[in-house]
Amino acid sequence: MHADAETDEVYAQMTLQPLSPEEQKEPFLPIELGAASKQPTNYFCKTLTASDTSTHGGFSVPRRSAEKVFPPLDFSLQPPCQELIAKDLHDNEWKFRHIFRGQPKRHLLTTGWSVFVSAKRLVAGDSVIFIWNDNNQLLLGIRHANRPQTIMPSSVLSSDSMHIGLLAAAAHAAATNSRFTIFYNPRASPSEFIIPLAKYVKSVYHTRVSVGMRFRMLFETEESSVRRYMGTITTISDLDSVRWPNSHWRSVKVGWDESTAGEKQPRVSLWEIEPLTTFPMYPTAFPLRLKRPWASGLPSMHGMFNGRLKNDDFARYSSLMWLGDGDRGAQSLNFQGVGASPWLQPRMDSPLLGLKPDTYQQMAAAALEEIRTGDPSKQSSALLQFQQTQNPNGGLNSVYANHVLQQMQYQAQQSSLQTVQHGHSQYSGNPGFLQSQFQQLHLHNPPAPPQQGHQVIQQSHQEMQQQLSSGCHRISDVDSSMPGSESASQSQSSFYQQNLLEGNNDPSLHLHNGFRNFSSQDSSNLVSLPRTDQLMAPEGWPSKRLAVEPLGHIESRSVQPKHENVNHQSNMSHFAGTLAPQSARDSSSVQAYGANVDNQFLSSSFAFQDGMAGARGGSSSGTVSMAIPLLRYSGEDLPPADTLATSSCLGESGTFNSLDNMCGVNPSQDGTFVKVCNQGPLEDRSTSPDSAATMSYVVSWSIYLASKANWRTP
Amino acid sequence: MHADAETDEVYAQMTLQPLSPEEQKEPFLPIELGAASKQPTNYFCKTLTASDTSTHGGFSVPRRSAEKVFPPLDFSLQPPCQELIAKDLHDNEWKFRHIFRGQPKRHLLTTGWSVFVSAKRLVAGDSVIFIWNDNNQLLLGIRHANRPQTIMPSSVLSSDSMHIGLLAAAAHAAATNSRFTIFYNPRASPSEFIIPLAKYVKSVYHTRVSVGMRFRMLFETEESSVRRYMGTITTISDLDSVRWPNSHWRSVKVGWDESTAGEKQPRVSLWEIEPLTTFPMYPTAFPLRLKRPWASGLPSMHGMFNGRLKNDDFARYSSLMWLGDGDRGAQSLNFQGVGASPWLQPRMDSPLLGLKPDTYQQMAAAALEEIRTGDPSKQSSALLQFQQTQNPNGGLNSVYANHVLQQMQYQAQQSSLQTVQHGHSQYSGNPGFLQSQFQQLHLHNPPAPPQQGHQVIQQSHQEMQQQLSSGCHRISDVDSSMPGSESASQSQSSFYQQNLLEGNNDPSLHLHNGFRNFSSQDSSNLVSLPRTDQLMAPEGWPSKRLAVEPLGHIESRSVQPKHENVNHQSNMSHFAGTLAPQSARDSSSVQAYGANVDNQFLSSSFAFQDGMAGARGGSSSGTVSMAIPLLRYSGEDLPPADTLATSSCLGESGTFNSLDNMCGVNPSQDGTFVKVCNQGPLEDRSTSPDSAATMSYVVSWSIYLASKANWRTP
DNA sequence: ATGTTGGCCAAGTGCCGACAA
DNA sequence: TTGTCGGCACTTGGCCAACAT
Repeated sequence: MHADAETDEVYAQMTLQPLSPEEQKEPFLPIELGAASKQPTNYFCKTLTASDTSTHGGFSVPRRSAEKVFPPLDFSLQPPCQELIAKDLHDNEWKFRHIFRGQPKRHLLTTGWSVFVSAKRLVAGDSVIFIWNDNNQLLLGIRHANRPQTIMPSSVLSSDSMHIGLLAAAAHAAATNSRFTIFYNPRASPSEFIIPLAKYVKSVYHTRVSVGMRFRMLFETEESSVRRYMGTITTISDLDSVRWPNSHWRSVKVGWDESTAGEKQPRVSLWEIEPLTTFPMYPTAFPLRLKRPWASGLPSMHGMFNGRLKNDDFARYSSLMWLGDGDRGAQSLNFQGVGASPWLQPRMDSPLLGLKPDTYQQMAAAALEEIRTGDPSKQSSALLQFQQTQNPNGGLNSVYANHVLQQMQYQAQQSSLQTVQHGHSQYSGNPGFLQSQFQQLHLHNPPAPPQQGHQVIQQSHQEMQQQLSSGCHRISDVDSSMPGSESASQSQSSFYQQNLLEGNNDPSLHLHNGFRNFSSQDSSNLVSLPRTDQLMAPEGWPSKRLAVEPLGHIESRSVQPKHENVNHQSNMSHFAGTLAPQSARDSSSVQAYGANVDNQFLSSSFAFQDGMAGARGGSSSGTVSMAIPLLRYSGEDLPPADTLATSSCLGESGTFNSLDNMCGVNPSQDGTFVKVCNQGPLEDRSTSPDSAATMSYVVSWSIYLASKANWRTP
Repeated sequence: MHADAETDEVYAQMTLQPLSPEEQKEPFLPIELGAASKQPTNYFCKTLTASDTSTHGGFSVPRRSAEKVFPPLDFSLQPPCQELIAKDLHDNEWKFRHIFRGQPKRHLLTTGWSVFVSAKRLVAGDSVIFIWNDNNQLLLGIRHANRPQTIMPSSVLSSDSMHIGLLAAAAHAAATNSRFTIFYNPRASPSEFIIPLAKYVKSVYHTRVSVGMRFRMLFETEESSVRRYMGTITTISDLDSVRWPNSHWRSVKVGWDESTAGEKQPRVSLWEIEPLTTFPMYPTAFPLRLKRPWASGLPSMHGMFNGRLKNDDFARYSSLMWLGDGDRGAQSLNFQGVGASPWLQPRMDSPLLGLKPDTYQQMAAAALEEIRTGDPSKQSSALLQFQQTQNPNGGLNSVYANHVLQQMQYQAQQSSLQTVQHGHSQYSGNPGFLQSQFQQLHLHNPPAPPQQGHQVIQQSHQEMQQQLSSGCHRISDVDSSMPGSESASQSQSSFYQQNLLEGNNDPSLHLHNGFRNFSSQDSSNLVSLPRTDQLMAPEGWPSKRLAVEPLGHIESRSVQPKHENVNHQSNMSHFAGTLAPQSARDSSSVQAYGANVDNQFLSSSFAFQDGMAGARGGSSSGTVSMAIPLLRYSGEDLPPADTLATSSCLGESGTFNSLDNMCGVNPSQDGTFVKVCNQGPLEDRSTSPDSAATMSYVVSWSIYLASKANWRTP
């Protein structure tokens, strides 16, 4: 998890990595998660007013928020004031003068505020969040309202080539059983294919569903509120038993209770629904449906992975995905804000709406085949030959890779992707940014020579009857002036482009527009929203340092080394000894807060955590959740996930202080870079917070493609 | 050609497109170019001082510069002052108060200057250029000193995947005979494989060389000055007659006169040298060496291409490549500033130094094969199978595509690229930017499972005896702590990374460091520099509008429609009638200036142009050069190419006013985007300035790879 | 010839309570 | 309770010539 150094926009880096033979024999199964979301309560979030961002004045702090989050003022002073020091995602410190004055009295941040506003380029409508964490640190995050923050630099590769290359890279990774890393920007480009691992595990392994079972599912309404819809499970079966046998993707056929059910999709995934009768099954939980290879073992505290799953990471991140979790058909593999790299998202978003799991695989297969044969109109014999020559390595991995390719091959054949003729593809004259906006509509490099005509990608899906072939027109042709290209997908693409360019981050608007655009024939793919009760929680906050910094009247004096690799166990006791309940400003509101390093402690020492939890009034539940109490959602403030995107910004273990330091400047000492690289998390997987963070998420793509090759998140 | 909206950094978008059958029969041969560079003389360039950029004061204009470039002041005023309006690359207008005051008197820009400084984020050391073009417009460009201007946004794809994808995209384009578009940033990542088409055409088609002929060649010295070296042509033969028969790349074996000849490479390309006896051969020029398919016809005013080659584009751009034309082994296919997308450059730059033409092909072949077989340790039988199945299209293009693949296959076999084992490849924990910096050292996705060991890429080249195998170590392993990986290539990579990150734009420093780093065994690849006499000229400036805007005391009133596609012929006469010699501010200094649209006029009406040229004092030569006079290099100012990067920012014909307008914001009207796209240059190739601009350059890669597939620049 | 500095005035920044929503 | 405004210091911006190099 990272945060853009320039805009503080959060994004995640995720790597799929093939399992080693041992890992294949000893499959990974994460520990139980209990309830999912653990969030800090000591925070407040405010959307900035014109006065807040004006150069004329300071920041008006809502009274309740100030009293809840900020250290108490010494009212013996006249006027009462103090200096607040808050850290942002990059560990930069910001100092503010906090004063209580005026008539009537109010809390204000004066000196220092304007510097922050200008540095973060905040304008009215943007939001800030102040969090008082359990380390007695004041954390500070921002959320830009909606302008495309990231400016598109000069493009590197044409979108055409980028797409081909992207798919080829994925296909290559699948074929060679090698790792594949992407960057995921949940704010700018949410994807329903990336779901929290905890959510997945809980639903797949710790929840028993059966035909006839009642469930509820949360949907986003146009007013950005949440509405529950009820339904009954009618069937549990593969979406496509041929192409993706034993996939959990939309394996649950459901019947909806209400009259609006017609708009809802008939198939949902396990993790989307909330069974009204659940069977928590620890300590020995049998997955409902066994799935190779994860299903070959009991869920146990696997040594290698124990402690690597960070609930708080999940919780924090899940709130980041608030926007993206909406089932609006955003199935982009990767990309980021529209201003940054809009290669993939709208393309895959719009025209292929509804072709959720298979789309990528299909495209990858197509790309692979095109690269291979040099002819989009494939020949199955060539595919077979290709397959036969692709597993010279032998061994288990190769077998799985072979399996992947078989799947891809089949997929390619099934999809009967045909490249007909291609019309004008003219974009050499547009500046890079705009061009990217358009070229994202291209799926394949147009074959030469240029001629009138269209490259039509036809995708046949046996279980999905949406009429999407017309929508796929636009995939391959960007020229709207061409006859016959005015298909529905164009408006869809435009919608997404528009929405992204406008920086619209209002989930209701996303959905709203989505409904408006697709209500006629595609709306059934849009109405499925994941449960949002957990998502309406603020994101957590990482502390890259272990220091417990005395602040205000806190007596704790514990200080940890800041720039060293810390022995977690030894520091554990230290930490436990010093962070006593009274060290918290308000013992009733202290929560085990989602600092990654801290959570390594937490998950390593339940005894301590139990004591911590017991000393608090937080709502804890389950084994791990005792250590990391659930969020008590107050409802006082806007859910930060809705107004603010802050997330963890993980560096190496104490090596990096901030992204700024790393990205900022002058690597005149190249040794530094090499060193940094050497300290990568893979060197010591069991202790790196990064690997833990990465592990906390499942690229659901892996459920459909990568898992067949025994990939896992490193 | 574009300019980054944020940093004004120039870059070019280049597309290789397969030739249509007709184009193959009727090969493209550009019109003769005469001498190459035509530059405006009415410009001045100044590196900003601390006072210039301080908020305290304005901009001190050197007296000679102000008198030469700015409109003359009315000295009857006290003090003499006027308002200057200058346009930047994005057609934004900047207003300055130009005053002549102080004791002693000096020219100053006061009001408006600080706004410009802050908007462009100029600091001391940056440079500005003011150009007075022949449309009586004041043009204004900036050149940031050296900081990495483009901030790396959140990465999109991992560098591993990016690399694979990039190569696969190229291979795919070759295989499918489809277009391939890249973005080229000559400032941040120069490439010796991208040379001006005019330069290429002139040397290949219009210059007769023979064995024994004397020539001179310009080299950059460490002090950034130019030195001529003399030599004699000893042999003219293919560099590798098997892999690239009839390639002009380094086809000339030479003997150097001086004692330092040992450091110079024994082979040069035609366009690098300057024969002391040339034979200009128009109107019917026979290329020295016939080359399919371009060589099958006489150089004639081919209707379709007539007027599409813009000399000024070439000239303008060639100066941009001042930095990159240095033969320092920078053979990156594409990428941009280090802060933006440092994926490819250092990787291809450093370790593969000296493997100029074949490197990319080789890598592409390797990537293609890896994708295909899923096993880096290839089997030739698989390759042959691959090849046999890859031409199902039939037809000429497929034949050529087949040819490309044959070449690639051969190349892959020749290179005997072996993937052994791979060690730790750990980078999942680093923030995107830094990570990219390191991952660029990776060439292939590391195969799984992680193990101790190295992936070694061995490349054997028959004609190049540099010991580079050790240097290639680092291609596949970024972990410097690994034993055996401390090879020379690391320091090379570090050098380039460092240089780029420092924003070093001093060509002498580039070369200087280059010599220092590679002098021992690789310096022979570094000392070959292209002729720089033409390059030491300022870049030209585009005018995206056809309007001749009256300014100052000019009487010309001609106004062209701004937002319409213009009939060039009809407007031609209009233009010719109004732009009389006296319309220029200073007739002696007026030059046919590099506005693309204007040059379409120019190349379409020599009669008019002759008149124009005749009315001026510019140094004209040849047919076209009469219309577009050569630059008279004054030597008064620093060559802007050295201190300033400005280039054309072409929109559609009068459709776009600025990149800002396009990239800025809110595409609430998606129709706008579609419309923009529809007006792409490919729709009307013969009239689009963009296609002309693109056409002005030959990606020399195409000489070795793409041209075999009958690609051309669209 | 031109880079830097101090003087000077104007404009903007920023803290304050008043006032109103 | 809190957003905005006028008042009022104080800082900064910015134009000028003097001075230095």
